Amino acid sequence: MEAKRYSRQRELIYQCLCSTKEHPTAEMVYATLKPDNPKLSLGTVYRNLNQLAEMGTIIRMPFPVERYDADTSSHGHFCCDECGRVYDLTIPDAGDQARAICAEAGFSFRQENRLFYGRCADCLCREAVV
Amino acid sequence: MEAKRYSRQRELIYQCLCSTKEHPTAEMVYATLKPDNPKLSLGTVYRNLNQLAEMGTIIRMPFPVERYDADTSSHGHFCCDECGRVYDLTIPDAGDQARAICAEAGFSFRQENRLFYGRCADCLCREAVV
DNA sequence: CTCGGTGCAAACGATTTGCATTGTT
DNA sequence: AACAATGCAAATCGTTTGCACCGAG
Repeated sequence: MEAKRYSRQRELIYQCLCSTKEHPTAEMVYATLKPDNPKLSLGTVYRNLNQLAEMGTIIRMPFPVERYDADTSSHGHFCCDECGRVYDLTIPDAGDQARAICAEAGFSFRQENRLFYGRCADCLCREAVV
Repeated sequence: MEAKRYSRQRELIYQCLCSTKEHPTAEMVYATLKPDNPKLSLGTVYRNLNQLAEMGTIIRMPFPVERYDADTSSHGHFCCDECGRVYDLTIPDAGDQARAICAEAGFSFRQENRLFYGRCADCLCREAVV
């Protein structure tokens, strides 16, 4: 794959994302654009969203797959970009802080899910050696 | 559905979760247990993980579906348990704090994804009226 | 005996991919 | 003309579900 070329669809998709606060899914973006762009296909929406996310132009916000944890205390998770392992992270005052942030917006708080991405110690080390 | 009955499978699945720091997926739990429990089925693993999560015995940590955001600045998201809408939440010093928490563990930080669950103002209000 | 749990396989929903065609450069 | 991007449909992958059987109470 060479340099990116202009594409009307990518433009549309990005515009659509910029013009909403809905944090839409790919399906929602598709539904929004389809009426005015009858030839648009869902596959294209997915492809462009992935590209935009890769370029850092937009943010993709989930977990690839559902994961489970028997530790139900308030703590964060770190997912290594390189090896994919998931680590626990202790976060001081996690609960109180979360409650405060939600209250600020007028929302009630039930649970927080905090996910960090980066390189884990193992992978950083391996990289330093090689 | 009446009261819960004992089930060897549920026991096994919970034990498996307790004995690992891997934050396994359902598939991983299944792969771990299958060798010693050849009759175990993947559906059962999913069913029990969902039950345990519902009872609050374990934590389930994802997003139902992939969502996208054109706002790439550091901010949190609030997902309403009731209506499912996703809101932005401003978080003071988000970046610095995240970096610090990761550094503490010896990890490099690239991005944070912070997700709060609860009831949004709209739904709280509606509930108060009804 | 009752009804919750299970295994199995089929169904489902979100996402990806192969391929022939279209559009940018 | 070259090759990235598209549309479309088929394929894939994680998860759920229907159903007949099994097992805890």
